[in-house]
Amino acid sequence: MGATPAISVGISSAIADDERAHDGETLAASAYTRLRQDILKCRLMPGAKLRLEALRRDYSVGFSPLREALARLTGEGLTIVEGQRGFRVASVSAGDLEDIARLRSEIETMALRMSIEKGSDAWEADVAAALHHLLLLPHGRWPAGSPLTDEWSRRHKRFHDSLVAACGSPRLLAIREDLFEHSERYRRLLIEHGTEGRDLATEHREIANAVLARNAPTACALIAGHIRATASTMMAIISS
Amino acid sequence: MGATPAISVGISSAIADDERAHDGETLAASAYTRLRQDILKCRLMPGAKLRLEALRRDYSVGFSPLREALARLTGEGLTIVEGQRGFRVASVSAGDLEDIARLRSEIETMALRMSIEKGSDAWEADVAAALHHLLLLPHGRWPAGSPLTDEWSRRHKRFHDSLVAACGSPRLLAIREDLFEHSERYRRLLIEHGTEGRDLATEHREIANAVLARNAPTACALIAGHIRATASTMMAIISS
DNA sequence: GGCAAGGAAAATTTCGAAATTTTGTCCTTT
DNA sequence: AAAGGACAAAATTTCGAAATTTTCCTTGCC
Repeated sequence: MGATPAISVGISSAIADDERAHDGETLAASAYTRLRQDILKCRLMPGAKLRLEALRRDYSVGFSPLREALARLTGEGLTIVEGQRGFRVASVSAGDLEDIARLRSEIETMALRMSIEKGSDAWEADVAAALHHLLLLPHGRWPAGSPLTDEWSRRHKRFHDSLVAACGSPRLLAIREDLFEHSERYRRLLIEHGTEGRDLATEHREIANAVLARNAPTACALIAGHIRATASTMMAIISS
Repeated sequence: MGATPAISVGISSAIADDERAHDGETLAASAYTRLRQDILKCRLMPGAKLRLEALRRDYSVGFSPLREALARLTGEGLTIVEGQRGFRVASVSAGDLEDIARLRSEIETMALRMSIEKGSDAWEADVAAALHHLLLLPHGRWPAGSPLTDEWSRRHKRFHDSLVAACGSPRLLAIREDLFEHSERYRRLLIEHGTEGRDLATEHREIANAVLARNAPTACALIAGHIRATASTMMAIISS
């Protein structure tokens, strides 16, 4: 993926102290949240060396809370600590993307199977509601920065989260969320992922139908295909 | 599991600075490693409030590197940060143990299936070697602190690691390792887990045989049972 | 030209005091 | 008795200078 780019900081990292939650949140925690977002949204580029002096200025925080925030992100795999040489944003690779995609497919189907097995009526109602909510906003090719992009992503995520919400395994959901976010980092890195040739509404509708019919094998096959199609698009971009 | 116990620090946390690696390792990283071990070995008890002044003394490190180490452990789920109130060791619960055990079973069989599918001759040789090595040291009820306990555990882990080594998914192996360590924390918390009524050597031999025969369904069933039996023992202890 | 050594500048890490927050105790009010 | 307020002590978090390490540049040697 070419040379390590210089650190690039977006405007969200310059948010004033005023926006810090007033419920005991520390400067370190606040910086952590902001840094995390900037990494996940690729405003801090993969592989980039994190210059502490620059970050201290940009995030309006001292060295100690800054290091603390970065250390916490190291524990999450989003930064890499290089002893005596500071921190670096975790890098990306085609191999990792492939690993994530395959693993997401497995984890998602595992969680889905468990959910179908354990889900109550209320869970079904929630899935139906999330599908309905999603379909009310047809996927479109919106201009970069459009609020509709974020809104669609929110509804999309809500839909997928609802499918597995009844799996009964908090740890599995945490693993799933982690993989999702790392996958999103790739998607954002590769700009807008194309959905040409895909009928997303139909894909989502068919997934929901299989789930609500409690047909685990079909639902799992459909969700795995859904994930694979997205990853294929990204892999194609990386290869070119 | 009763009231939150007071912080208890074992001798390993008082290791002198001399033992810090001389390859650029920071004080923060050194403290992280030691703290991590102490949490995983339950020398720092689950749920315990981590008193920074005491830790600073016990681990011979200042507040900044100490907080940094603790933050990193927060990112790994081993500590919980409580805004303006410091850190706490992550707690344990019967529900979490159950979640981990079930998830470990699923993850292990997934990794095993992939390994069986992808494993080379060299991988098979490694599995055979690990089994042989393990069986050369029959499991016994050794006195606490006996080096044989650690040696057996090392060989045991080596055996299980070898089974899944060819799965080809670094992220899956990381998730698996994480779950294993969290599970080990429970095991250590519950003192020596009993293996009465179990013929561990036979269990290990049968698992290896199925794996080397490339019989994924059988191998997965056996490994899942192996994990379930261990978890059942722990669940029984928690219930009593 | 390539490599090694030395020194200055830049960057990173740590320290410990100051600033801030939380906790605990005592007293008053309802 | 329970709740609230005030205040001191204890604990936590942060700051920024000092200490330490790394990086970069220059010089000299082969």
